[in-house]
Amino acid sequence: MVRTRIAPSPTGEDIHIGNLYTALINWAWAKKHQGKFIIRIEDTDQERLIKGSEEKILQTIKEYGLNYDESTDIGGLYQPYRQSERLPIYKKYADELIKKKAAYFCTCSKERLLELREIRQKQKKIPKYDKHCLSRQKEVQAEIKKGKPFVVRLNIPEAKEIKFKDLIRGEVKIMSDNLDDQVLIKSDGFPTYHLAVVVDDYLMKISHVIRAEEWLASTPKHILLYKALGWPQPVFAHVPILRNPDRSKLSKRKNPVWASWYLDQGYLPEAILNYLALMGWSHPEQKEIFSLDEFVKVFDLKDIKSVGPAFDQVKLEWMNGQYIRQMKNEKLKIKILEFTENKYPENIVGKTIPLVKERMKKLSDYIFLCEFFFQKPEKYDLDLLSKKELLGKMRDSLEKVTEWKSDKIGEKMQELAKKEGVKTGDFFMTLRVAMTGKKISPPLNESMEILGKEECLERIKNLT
RNA sequence: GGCCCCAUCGUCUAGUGGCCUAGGACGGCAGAUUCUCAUUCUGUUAACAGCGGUUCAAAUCCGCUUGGGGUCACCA
Repeated sequence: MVRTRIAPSPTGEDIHIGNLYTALINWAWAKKHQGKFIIRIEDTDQERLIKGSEEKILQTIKEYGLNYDESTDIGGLYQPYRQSERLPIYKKYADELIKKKAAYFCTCSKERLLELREIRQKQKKIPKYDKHCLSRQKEVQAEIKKGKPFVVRLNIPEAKEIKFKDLIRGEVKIMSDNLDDQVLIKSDGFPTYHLAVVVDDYLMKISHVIRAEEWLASTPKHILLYKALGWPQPVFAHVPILRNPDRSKLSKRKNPVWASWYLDQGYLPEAILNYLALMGWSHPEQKEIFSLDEFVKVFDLKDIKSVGPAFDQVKLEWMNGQYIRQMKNEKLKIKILEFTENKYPENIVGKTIPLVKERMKKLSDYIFLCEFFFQKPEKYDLDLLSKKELLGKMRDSLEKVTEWKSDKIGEKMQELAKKEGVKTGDFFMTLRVAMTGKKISPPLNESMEILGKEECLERIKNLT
């Protein structure tokens, strides 16, 4: 049974788009194998906790349509799924590790640790703990009994080669001497990520640990833990980290990173997911646009490349435009209504869709393009004062249009332009700005038809 | 800096020793369509980081160099 998971920390205002990418891969892999996709909340850092973060993360994941099978809000066989509620479990395994001498107590002060690090750095050595407390465990335990704060550290063996297989990167090797005696239980009694992740992945029967490359370096520590506890290892797959255009790790300083931001901008979840799927992976038939179902079918973890791809918003926009154009008008109408929070009347929105569908890249473009349908222009892109005379003639002409249809309006206006000897381009630009306020608009005649004769005449009258 | 990962057009990528005078997509540029803006269509631009090997043959395999990234917390 394939069981995958993502383990977000509720320390941000929402799920990071990079985590959403990892979520997509995890989700797809589970779906592909009729497995389960789990969300576990890793809230072991009590200091950085942000209220409401967990709810927002789950909500966003749902909005993207990545349905999960087990989590804090829906429960599951292996609950609780919030690490802060699993403290006794971690304690139990920490004790076991200590008994097996794979871990030990440490009462070193922060000051000593800091000092140690500085010295090591000056010596150009790896700034790692010197195992000071390991040889004095009796003493340490006595100190603890007296109430001295303590942590539990992983006892990393010396000069041992640690190997593991990564589905995306192949075999990864590292010498244990490069590893620090990682803290497993903090002085506040909470586990660190390293302990919690191993314990939970094992207990929750996670078959594939698919996570970002930033975890690659700490995987050997996790391997050590699996071995010390006598547990079978899951399959590891470290997906690339999404990058800023300057190739650094995708960060909010240089790019919008919250997954809901893209939704708020009017990007469609399917389009974003489709774009994300193309990060480090390509469709076997070189297709660019494909459904989630199709992705699940043809996707394979081992085909993911290990290079960190740059997140390109321009291509995302293009893709979103493609999705909008492929969408049925009725569906697009609903999306726009939702996006604009039902501010605009449904029947008019419905009529405008054929006019703007090919002009939109994001749902938010609708507002820019169509606002004039719902309210009179307040300012004009062009100086219309000098055009009063022409506008007056347009008004008279339009008044004579008996059947208010786009083609009739067009004919009448063409006729007038010719009669007045005004270049059609200039002529219609004047009319366009008079009607919409803007130099850029949907097709004019059709727009005027939707606006209605009365409204059009009124708008033009105000200018003459 | 140590360790680990990586390296094809500006960007996302195809390519798994001969099909590669390196293909596609986005972007850019030029043109066609057009009353604006878009859409659509056509054309065009642009890359195997460098140097050594291995081989009859290398973008593809190996080594070194260079470059990029990640990681070195009682954060995840």
